[in-house]
Amino acid sequence: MNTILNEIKDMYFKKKDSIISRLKEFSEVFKKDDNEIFGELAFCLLTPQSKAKICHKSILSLKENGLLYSGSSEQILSSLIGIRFKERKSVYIVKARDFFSENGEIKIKPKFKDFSNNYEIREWLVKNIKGMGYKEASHFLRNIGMGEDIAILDRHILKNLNLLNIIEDIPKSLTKKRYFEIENKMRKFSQYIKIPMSHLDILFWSKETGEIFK
DNA sequence: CAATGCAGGTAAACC
DNA sequence: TGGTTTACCTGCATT
Repeated sequence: MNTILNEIKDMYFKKKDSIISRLKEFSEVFKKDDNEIFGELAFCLLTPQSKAKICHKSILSLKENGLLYSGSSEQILSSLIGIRFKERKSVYIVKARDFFSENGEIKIKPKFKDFSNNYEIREWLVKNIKGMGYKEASHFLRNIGMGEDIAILDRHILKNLNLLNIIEDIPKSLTKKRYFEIENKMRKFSQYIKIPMSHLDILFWSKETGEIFK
């Protein structure tokens, strides 16, 4: 009857191993130092409406030339080639760096201890990091291995949730309220189909793009 | 080849 | 007060 559902299950069966290994790579990131964690956060600040690979390259060069950790927004801007809204984003990166900095050092992981779960951390990020909404905060947490039971509601995911009739239509924009409504629906589906949320995310993403990146 | 439309969203303005 | 619209800006595919 529900052919799309069977298609998803079949695809999951085939890709499960690679999904698990990709998630393991993400969890390895959490063991890295706070400078590397900040690199992931900066990456997520760049990605809206921009290509992930280009953003990844920009972060790499910003790490190499050190500007990620000490550059002004103007200097960072010069490394953001091919990124949409780069003028704003260069400012967002510097603001985020200032927010996490203590005595000239970036501290991120130690601050996670103030919270009891990743939902609280996400709220804290959305509230304090300019340029970071629920989607990108979730993306960041997933990329450092803390994406358990949270949804990264981007267009690909929304499209698939819509195909599966989990949501009636694809919203033009996501308010906080709507984000939670859809995330809850996705969670229920995840429990019903017995595929973890984090696996579903990567599955839908690879289904749409043909690859597993980040 | 020029014009057009639209993207892995978010902040701020606007009722 | 809170949901909705608009500005941000540009590469790239489509026509």
